Amino acid sequence: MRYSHQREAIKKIVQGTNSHPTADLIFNHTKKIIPNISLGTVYRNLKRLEEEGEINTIYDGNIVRYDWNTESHDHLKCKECGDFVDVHLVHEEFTSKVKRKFKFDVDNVEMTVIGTCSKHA
Amino acid sequence: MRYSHQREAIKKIVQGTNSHPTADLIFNHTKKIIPNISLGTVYRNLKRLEEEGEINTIYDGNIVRYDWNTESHDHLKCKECGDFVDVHLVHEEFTSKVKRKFKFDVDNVEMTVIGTCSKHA
DNA sequence: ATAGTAATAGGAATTATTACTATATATAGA
DNA sequence: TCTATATATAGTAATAATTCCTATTACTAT
Repeated sequence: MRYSHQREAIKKIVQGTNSHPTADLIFNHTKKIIPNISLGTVYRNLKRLEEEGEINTIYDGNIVRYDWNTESHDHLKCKECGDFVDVHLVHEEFTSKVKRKFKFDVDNVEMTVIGTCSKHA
Repeated sequence: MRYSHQREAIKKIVQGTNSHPTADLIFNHTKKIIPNISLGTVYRNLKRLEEEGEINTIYDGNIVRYDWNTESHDHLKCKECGDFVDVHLVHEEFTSKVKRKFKFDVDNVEMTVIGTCSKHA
């Protein structure tokens, strides 16, 4: 893959936040560095960065977000404040249990726990 | 909520299949019964049926699907054949563990396990 | 049967994403 | 360093999913 200024900027933005940005948000941030960047370039590069394993795509309901964290992990989503945070909940024993019980070979688990975080006790 | 022929038809279609249909698919099926039904009507009623607790909305990646099963449950998605099946994996002890560990009050857990089902051994 | 309210049809508007194409640029080799 | 060429980009058009708008239709209580 050929180097591109645009892809480097996009990568840095995703890797520099915990905010799980959307493509549109990444586009707006990248524009501050490369004002005439095109939205298509953002989408194309997000896809390629994901393919290269540099970033991760996550689904918050039907909203697509991007995450620097490429390790398998889960999310807690607070419906009060919208907070969407990374946690590690699904462990090895879970995937082996699924394999045993359903003869299902697990590649990946996508889990979002929706509820109320400690800020709203 | 006032009775409507259209909503009844939509409800029956969702409740009569295990295929986790999309809005578009439900629209096409409903058209066979009510040829001049409008897509907006399908979306509006799917949302209301969900609010009434008659059906469930599920997210398969960024694809929105509808499910007759309103009990809390999870999904196994086979990347070979596209099969998307209901399973019960997340139990009470899991939500209480999340509450204890993160002081996070769980309403709902959305989990999709992606992998290969037993048909492709 | 009629009035009043709620729901629908049909299409326009919106949002997210992908496709297309002419131009620009990274990079391998002379 | 310069050049050729393949690849990436900008800008725009196209597509897909969903929501919004409004005139019309249809329940339902009187």
